[in-house]
Amino acid sequence: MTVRPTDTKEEILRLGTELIQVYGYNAFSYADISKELDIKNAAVHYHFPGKEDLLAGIIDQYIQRYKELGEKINAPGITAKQKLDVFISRYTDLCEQNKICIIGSVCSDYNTMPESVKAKLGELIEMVLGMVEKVLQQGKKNGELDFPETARVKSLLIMTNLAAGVQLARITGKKDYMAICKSIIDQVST
Amino acid sequence: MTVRPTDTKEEILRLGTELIQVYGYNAFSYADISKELDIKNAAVHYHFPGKEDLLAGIIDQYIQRYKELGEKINAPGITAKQKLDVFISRYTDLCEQNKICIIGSVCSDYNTMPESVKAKLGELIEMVLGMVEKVLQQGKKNGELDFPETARVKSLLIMTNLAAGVQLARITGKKDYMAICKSIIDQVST
DNA sequence: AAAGCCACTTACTAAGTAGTAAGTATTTCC
DNA sequence: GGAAATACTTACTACTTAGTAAGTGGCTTT
Repeated sequence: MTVRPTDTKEEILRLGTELIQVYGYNAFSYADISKELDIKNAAVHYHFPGKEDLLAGIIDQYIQRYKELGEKINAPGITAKQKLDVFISRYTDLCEQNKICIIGSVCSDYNTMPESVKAKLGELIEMVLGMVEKVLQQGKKNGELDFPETARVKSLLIMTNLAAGVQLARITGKKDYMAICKSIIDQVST
Repeated sequence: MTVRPTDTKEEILRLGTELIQVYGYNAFSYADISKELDIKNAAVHYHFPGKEDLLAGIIDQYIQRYKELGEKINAPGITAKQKLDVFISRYTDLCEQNKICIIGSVCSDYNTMPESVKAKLGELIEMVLGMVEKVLQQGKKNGELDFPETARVKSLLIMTNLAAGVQLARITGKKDYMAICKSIIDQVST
């Protein structure tokens, strides 16, 4: 009804995600967020008492988005190859913005994190791997895709190619990343 | 001749490397190093004036070690497959110690680093990729290995599998990493 | 219209951060 | 034996960090 005012909490989540993808979890502070959003750091603490709570919120949001993506690609008329493209394009988007996958970013700091966050990260990864696995399985079954590995292992191979691919792209440039993407497609093509 | 006293500088480099691999670059401080080595933080600053200098030193040491590895595996009588195993076992060692590859670790914080360090990282990566590429090329030439991609692209695929593989292993366990390693070998086997 | 909640701000603290200037003990060189 | 270099320690500073307690203004509910 009324024009919704800027949702501060949403903005914090959005900016926090970006900061993790661009600079890393332990490289940004609440001050970075409050300055950018022109609020006081106490306002950030109001929504997320500790930095761990913010990280948990960010991961939760990610899980939510992947759930939505999962429903979206379950729509009829989408080929397995197209579904795979959707996943790849998510990483390509990151690459284009000089960002890296949040899982890979947070992984460096994994051992500085509380168990609750570690568990959430595990949940997120299993979900993503599970979705890719399902797509690969379907594609293999209907003859659209082919590969010698099991769908689970192939999903591990593809996801590690993509995750480390965007990391590598920061240093050696996008060309290497693009070559990786092409190979991923080629490897599963019939 | 005389018993060499503990080389403080070497110890700092060793511990710094470990801290990056275990906790990440932006997650450790000079205090962590000085406490562990039972010296004062000023002693760390004496050897490495700034944290960037320490990181540069660590990467330099890594480059040096890979150069040595390069000479070692150029010895006669070593098959391409064995050479590839040497690379893989380096990552398997990391995985066993719950560490991650220094390149992957530093990559999250890449955008917080000075150009000098970025350049060194690029040098390190090109070197490692170049070595793997050479091994693959040789193996393909003498019929020991086979793969559809170019040696360069295959080295990208293998290195991203390994780098992100050890990251993943932190969260989902070593089983996934082992499956990745097995697939890497299978994919290039004739 | 009073009471209460929400989303903040004001104002602060304790601890940790990288970094430095000056001093000291020990060895090395001439 | 004196000078200089090496490898530190002592003692500190300026700054940033996450985090908090108390207050405020506006909106809603009763």
